[in-house]
Amino acid sequence: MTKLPENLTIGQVAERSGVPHTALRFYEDRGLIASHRTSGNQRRYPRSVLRRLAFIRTAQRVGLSLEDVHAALATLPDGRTPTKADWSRLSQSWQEELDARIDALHRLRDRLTSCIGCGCLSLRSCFLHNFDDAQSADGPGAPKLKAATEGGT
Amino acid sequence: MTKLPENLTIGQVAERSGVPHTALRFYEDRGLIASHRTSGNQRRYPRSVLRRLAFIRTAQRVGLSLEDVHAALATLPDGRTPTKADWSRLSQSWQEELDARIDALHRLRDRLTSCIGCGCLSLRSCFLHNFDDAQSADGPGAPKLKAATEGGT
DNA sequence: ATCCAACCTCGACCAAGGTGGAGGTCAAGA
DNA sequence: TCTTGACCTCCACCTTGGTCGAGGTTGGAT
Repeated sequence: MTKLPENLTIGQVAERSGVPHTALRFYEDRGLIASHRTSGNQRRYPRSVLRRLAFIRTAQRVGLSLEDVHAALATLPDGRTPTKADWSRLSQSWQEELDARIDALHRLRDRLTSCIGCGCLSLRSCFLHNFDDAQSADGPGAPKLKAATEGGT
Repeated sequence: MTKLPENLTIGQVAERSGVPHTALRFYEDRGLIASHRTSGNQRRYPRSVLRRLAFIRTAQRVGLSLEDVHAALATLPDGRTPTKADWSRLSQSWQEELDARIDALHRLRDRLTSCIGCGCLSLRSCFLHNFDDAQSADGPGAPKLKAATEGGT
């Protein structure tokens, strides 16, 4: 088990994180990660970049944009331990968004599931025929698709 | 309450669905929706396209690609009532994917939440410092980021 | 019959999130 | 010292999911 140096090369980071080196430079351009340079202009990363990368990739997997991630990471200090206030800021700004996404996913999944079980093939209660309320759940301000049901089932 | 004609123009569909007419043509190119044409080559849509659009937009909101949606819709018959087998196919192909996404979201949210409450600012248990297991949850075949913790907390 | 908003196609362009190659430099082992 | 793989920058290109405008046609109301 070789001891990891504090300064990782881009190749080491790529290998250990599973993130291609091209993407690492791309993230650096976008300000998501940072490196310092050797006298010969090569990038060197602190080990903590691996944590950042894990965070970035996880956030991406759940559908957040790099800009979202950037905004969140920007609220966290780079050089010091995050304070409770730092976390609170990051968490609260995402909580609502994450909850909404979880909700939307549940609704979509449950609809598919219940449709299988409901014997609704009569077209009367089948989800594709009553799908519109997925929209109206967005609030009273967006009932556009409600109109589509006027003609009846 | 004006009775909706069976054949909607692209403008009517755009207005009622909230989907821009440019996107409607785009979706048609991609095979997600279909229309027939008047003798003058203008598109006419059946009302059912509104349901399809609601489905498409909802699936997109939860992060599925248009290709995913296309694949799913392709399994549903256009002209006839979907059978239980039709639904079963669509549902089962998505169930796993949706569950995985819900899971990933839960993990991300719960991490943020617990971090706020846990007083972990010592860097010992804070999620950014133990984030790696979000990756190892992918299975035993992908422990890449585990290596990063060698240097120890 | 005429008018004009709404429609048509096609191709350029946009943003996000990258990949790949050309041409040149660095650094560590033989 | 020399070699060679890893690194550097810059730029062109890719896919997804669209938007926009030019230039031309339709169709419903007057």
